[in-house]
Amino acid sequence: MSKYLNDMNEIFKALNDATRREILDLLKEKDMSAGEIADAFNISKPSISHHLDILKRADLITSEKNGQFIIYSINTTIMEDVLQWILTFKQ
Amino acid sequence: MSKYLNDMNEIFKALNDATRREILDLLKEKDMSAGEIADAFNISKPSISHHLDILKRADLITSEKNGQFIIYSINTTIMEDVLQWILTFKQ
DNA sequence: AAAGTATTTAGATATTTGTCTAAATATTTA
DNA sequence: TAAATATTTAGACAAATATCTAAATACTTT
Repeated sequence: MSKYLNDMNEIFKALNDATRREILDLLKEKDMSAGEIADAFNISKPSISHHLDILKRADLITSEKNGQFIIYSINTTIMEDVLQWILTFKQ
Repeated sequence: MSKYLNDMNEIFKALNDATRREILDLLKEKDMSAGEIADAFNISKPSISHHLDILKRADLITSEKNGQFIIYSINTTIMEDVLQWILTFKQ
């Protein structure tokens, strides 16, 4: 668990888009290359690349170069920050 | 707990603003009138009214007229939806 | 080294968003 | 009922956002 909460602005900004939330849903199942992710949407590759960049800046995903591919993975530890934020509203 | 998840688009849209999240923080402590809420920010009353409208559309707050005042309250049951959404990412 | 594949960067554009001031509506008080 | 108070609605505008096409970069294969 993170000692200091990550920038909630960046996190909520990243989550405020249905396409980006769908990307997280995909990565929840398995790591995927940028191309594989783009193939799952009717959106251009540059647009998906931009969404991936926003998710990455929020630390919601990580990327690793593997040859000519870039493999994206979900970073669930950031979800813990959102969870903690929400729990401040319980009771 | 809600049987059907509320419109996550509206919820995340509402949460994607620092002022609106601060309003929720205020209402977490106690119910407040629109004017009291506005006084807590260096933002015009119409702008705060607009933020309250967005929070209300997301069901994150409720309002009740009391004479010439409109009293706003937090609706924490919607946070349960966000909680459930986040939990889909755990493990 | 040239061609092909994977991805991002750059630049443009239409839409959405947050803010403001001015005006309208609703309630209370003198 | 007129004046004061509380809040919202309307309309304008600048900034942010999501998208696109075209071009650039990086790696692999022949």
